[in-house]
This record gives sequence, structure tokens and C-alpha cells, in this order.
Amino acid sequence: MRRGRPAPTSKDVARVAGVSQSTVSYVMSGKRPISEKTRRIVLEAIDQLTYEPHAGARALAGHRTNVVGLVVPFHNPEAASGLMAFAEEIAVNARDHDYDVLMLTAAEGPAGLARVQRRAMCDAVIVMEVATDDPRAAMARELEMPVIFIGVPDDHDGLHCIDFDFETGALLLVDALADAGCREIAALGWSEERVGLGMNYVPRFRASAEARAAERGVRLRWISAPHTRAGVEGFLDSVLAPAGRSHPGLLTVHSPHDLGAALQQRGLVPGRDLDVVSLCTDVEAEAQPVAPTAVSPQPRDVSRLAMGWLFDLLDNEIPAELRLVEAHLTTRGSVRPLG
Amino acid sequence: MRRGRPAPTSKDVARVAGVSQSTVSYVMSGKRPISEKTRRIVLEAIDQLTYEPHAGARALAGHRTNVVGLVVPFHNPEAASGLMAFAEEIAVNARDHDYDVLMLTAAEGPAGLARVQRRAMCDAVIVMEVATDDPRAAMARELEMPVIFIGVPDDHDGLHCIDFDFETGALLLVDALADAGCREIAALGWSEERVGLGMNYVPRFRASAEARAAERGVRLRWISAPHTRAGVEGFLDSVLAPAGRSHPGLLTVHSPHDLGAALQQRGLVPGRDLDVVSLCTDVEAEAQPVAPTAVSPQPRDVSRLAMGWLFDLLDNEIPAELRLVEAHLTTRGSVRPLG
DNA sequence: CATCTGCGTCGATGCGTATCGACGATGATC
DNA sequence: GATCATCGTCGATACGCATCGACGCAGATG
Repeated sequence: MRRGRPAPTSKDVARVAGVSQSTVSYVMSGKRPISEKTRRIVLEAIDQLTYEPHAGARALAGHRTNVVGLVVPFHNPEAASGLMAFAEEIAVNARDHDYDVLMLTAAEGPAGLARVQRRAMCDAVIVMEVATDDPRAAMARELEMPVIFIGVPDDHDGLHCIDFDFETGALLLVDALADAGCREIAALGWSEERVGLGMNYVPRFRASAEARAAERGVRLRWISAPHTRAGVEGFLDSVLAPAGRSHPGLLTVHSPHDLGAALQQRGLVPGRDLDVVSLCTDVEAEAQPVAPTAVSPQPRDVSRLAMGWLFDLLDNEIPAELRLVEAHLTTRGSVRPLG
Repeated sequence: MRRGRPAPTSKDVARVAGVSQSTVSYVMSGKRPISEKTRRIVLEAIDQLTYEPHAGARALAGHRTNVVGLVVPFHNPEAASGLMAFAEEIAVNARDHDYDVLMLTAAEGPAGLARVQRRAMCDAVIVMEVATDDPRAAMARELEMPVIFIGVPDDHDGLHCIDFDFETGALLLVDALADAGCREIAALGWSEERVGLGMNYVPRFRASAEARAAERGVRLRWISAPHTRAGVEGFLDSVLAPAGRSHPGLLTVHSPHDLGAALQQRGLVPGRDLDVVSLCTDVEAEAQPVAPTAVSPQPRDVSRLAMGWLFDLLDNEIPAELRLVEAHLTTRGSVRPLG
């Protein structure tokens, strides 16, 4: 950390290039035609001085910050790895468009959105982990800048929402087990703690799974248990108690690490002694002793699409809409082939 | 998202309050004495208009952005939960000082630091996961704004570095085992992948552990194995092969989840059949079947101290220095009491 | 009563960029 | 050869705030 010369300004560039400051500006923005010769001279001067425009001045004059706000949910070690992947994808996409990312915390609530708007700190905001009854929804409707919600509030009228297609994901998972001949499915859902946060995808996933199970004539039981070792053991006890009965299948959310261990200890191998499918990321799945056939709520896909949408919104007026990210089943052999 | 009136400016506040714009500015900054009466009138106007200063204009005129850059390392699912805790603490501390956080990715490298400096996007930067031979070190020395490194490059002359005191942590862990009467310690270190990234704490921790082991007359073996189920099994095989020998102790880094399961499967209970200590966060420790006595590389403490230091640096010229965060041993009963 | 000292406020200016209107030069058109 | 559109560039201005110098007014001092 040392004192150096002040950063070069566009005026400096203009002087070096022998043109006016406004010409430098037009070279950078391309908003007016510039002769090839002038353009080259200016670009050379920019290069030579390693000039970069002052972000504050640019925001002041141009009413654009080239920054997107990202409201990150904290206190969630369970999904931390997914969140990091999400944030990384956001950041990388932003840089590709010469945008930066301002990290905001969910702790600020709706007021945080109002703040960044009034202070003109960013051009748009992405809000992660939106709850069914999220107070930020009302605020988002009032804002003058685009807001994209990851997740779907009950009343999402007038909001730009995007989420993984948990409903189709549920269908795929139930079908995978039903196709293998399962007559009963035991499901280990999200932890109570997560459910309490009111995430919309919880009931959506569940309702969809139940509907499809009913269609297929399969009995589906949701078993409430914490994702701890003890919780998993309890889950297995209650599922496997009527042993050797009618071909049970397991459906788990987040593929708790202890489940693999608990099965192993009981000498049960998924794909041999029982069928297991999971809703979890590929990383989570591969970490299991026997990687489960699974649907992944593609965090990277969601954020990439969200960013694409966002940049579109910055330039064009697009009506509010709910977008879903396609669900795919990845077969990994934790389900017995039929017959 | 709707069109509304333009955001109020300090001039609007001045008009409402019946004072000049500069008076409004001085009320907000406190850099000149203001009578209590005027102050109240102005604050009321600010409140009434829900005025907030334009960040760009403020940065342009005041040469201060009230933003800190945070360079986040990605591609690290292993430590994702620790990183999130770290980032959260940074963000919360920043907001306490009316600062915001700009999220930068390590992918930009040293150029990223130069960029935010020249564009005047933040007043200081925190760099996470600094490697032994980090190219950002040289860049940091050239920058005119404070840079705090989390981690210690080999040549950290002229740099502000802070890190957990891994050396003392190693002493505490080795002592815990030696005090329990262990004559041999098998250590499972960081994954090869992590070591390849050149993190300074890896050799520091290891050398310190070895030195203390030698002092205590304990044999310390580092065993290289991936943190997978198979890797852990191999580790245990090579450690426990000469069964019932001379009271072996296990020292693990990051407390791989599979270790607890593998021990359980072999019918071995830490604190009864063998001694286990770990270098891992409290969250990781509590997630184990038998929570190990451990030293936690307090991510929250490190980031809190880093932010305190940073705000100090913004106001005062402080010579470069290496600061270490105190290590503590948390006893959890995975080590047999002596005798 | 004249002078001095602070305190509290105002006006003016600058920060670096984007953008608008103006204008000279160039080539096309009749 | 005169007229006209088009292209490329310039100068001036606005953006919203922080800061500096100036100034008026109070009370204190001789």
C-alpha cells in the first residue's frame, strides 16, 4: 500500500490521444460513430495509461452502476455448498457482462432492497431463497429496478420469479421407483427447520409426489425425521420394520450423508436390496457410498438462466413471469431394474 | 417494478428544511458544528423524504465508496460452509459501519485488485484463501488502498495478513493426545487437492505438530489419503493394523464424515477404544457420531478481527503486520482421561 | 463602546463521466 | 459548381455530493 499518482481520467486519455473528452467517451460506449483512425488512437491511449472509468462518476452521469445486488441467505450450513455454487455462477456471469456483484444479506429484509435503490448502488437485484410469504415481494413490486426472485412466493403476481421445477422433479423420482415395481415409497423430506422457513418448493414438491404416487397406485409415506444419524436410523426403522414386505422404495431430499452409512451398517445395498432415489445435487450424490439415482436442483442452471433474464430485463421491458428450470433424472444404479 | 418519482437529493432535503445543501451535508457527516435546532429540522426533512445519499455522487465527491471488496475463493465444496460463515460475518460487520460488500471472485486474480482500484469501486479489499506463493501479494503492495490477506504468503513483508494460529492449534491437539498417554499419533491431513493449492497453513500446522510430537517423545505419522470412504478405510487399516499396540491416537483435519461411520462399523468408539482429536469447526465436530475434542479454526473470529483491523486501517496509517487468531481446544470426550 | 473570537450557515466549486446540440468537412446529387 | 445530407468531432452542461472560503452574528474582552 503506497501513495502513487492519481488514477488517470478520461480527460487524460483525451489529452494523450489529442481528442476531446467526449470523443473518448463515445469510443468507449460506441453510441456515436467514430472513425477507425480516431478509435485506434484513443484505444492506444487508454491502453497506455491503463485507464478505467471511475465507477462513481459513471453511475452519476450515466444512471447505470454496472452492479447487480445479490441477496444471500445465511445461517444455512446444510445448503452452503449449493449456495456457493449459485453465487459463483452469478459472479462469473456478471463479469462476462462487465458487471459486478454487491453482496447483500437477507438480514436487511425488504429495507435492504429500498436502500440499494435509493442509494443507486445497483441496477438490478437477485433475491435467493424466497419464502412463500416473503415480505420482500411487496417491496419488489414498488422498486423501479428489475428484481428476480429465486423461489416463488404464493402471490407472485407482477414478480419475476425463477426456480427449479420441483414438481416435475417429484414426478420423475416417483416414477423411477414405481417403474421399478415399488408399491410403497417412504420419503424423507426437508428438515423441520427448513420447512419452518416457508420455502415454497417444499409443499410443491410434496404435493406433486403425492399426486403421482396416487396415479401410479403407490403408497407414499412422508416420514418426519431430522437429518442426523439418529434421525436417519429412526427413519429406516420405521420404513424397514415390516421387513421383506412389498418392495419398498426410499425417496430422500438432500441425501443425508448418514443414510448411506446407516444402510451400509445394516448390510443393505441400494440397487440390490432396496431402491433409493434422491433429490440432491450431483456433488451430494457422488459423495454417497452408493451414488443414488437422483434429480438435481441444478443451482448453476438456475443462476445462469436468472442472469440471462436479468440482462434482458435491463435493456427491455419484459412482463413479469414465472420461469421453471427443467428437471432431469440422472440414473446411477441405486434402483433395481425391473424383472 | 414501476416508474416513480426520481429519488430525492440533498438539495430537496435542503429545500424542505429551509437550509442550504451544504448544511445538509454537514449534518450528515458531522464535520462541522451544527446547532441542535437546525440539525433536528434537517433530520426531520431527511426522514420525511426518506432521503439517502447517492452512492456514486458521494464516491465522486468524497473519494470514499463505503464499500469493501471481498475476494472469495470458489470451487471448494469441502469448505463451503466455513466460507459462508466467513462471508456472513464480513457482511454483517460491514453493515454495522454502513459499509457494503462487493463480491469478487478469485478467478480475476491480481488484475481484479487493480481493476477495483482504478475504477474506485471500494475503499479496501479482503482476500480470502491466500496461497504461499500468491501472485496477489505483489499486486497488493502496489495498491493504494488497504488490503487484508486471510492467510500468509511466504513473503509477507509489507502485507497485512491475518490467520488462525494453526501452529498453536497443532500444539494443543498433539498435547491432548500425548497427555492421554498416546505414544503414537496417526494424522490424516488435508486432501492432496487442497495441499496442491499451496495454502500456507498446511506446512505450518504440520511442522508445528511434528515439533511438539518430538518434544513429547511421541511418534507422529502423516498418512496421505483422500477424504472419501475408501480413503478413510485405508487410513484406519494402516493405523490400526498393529492392533492393541501402544495406545494410538488419531488426529484428523476437517473431521471427514466417513471417519465416524467407519469407526462405528468397526465397533470402535472414540474416547473408549481409541483417542481422536480433530482440527475442524464446531459445526463439523457436532455432526459426528461421537463429537471429537477439537480445535476450531474460528472462521467468524478471523473475519470479525479482520474487519476491525480494516476499519482501523481506513482511518489510520498502520504498519504492515501479521496477526494470528488465538487457538482454543474444545474438549468433547473423544479422548480417554489418563489413568 | 469598539474590537475580537468562535460558532453556525451559505455560496461556489470540483469530482469524472455521459450526452446533447452544434459545426466543419466530405462526398453525393442535380 | 451550388445544395444537401451524413459523418465525425467538439464544447458545454448536468449528475449529486463534499468541501473550502466567506460571512454574519452572538457573546466576551479591553
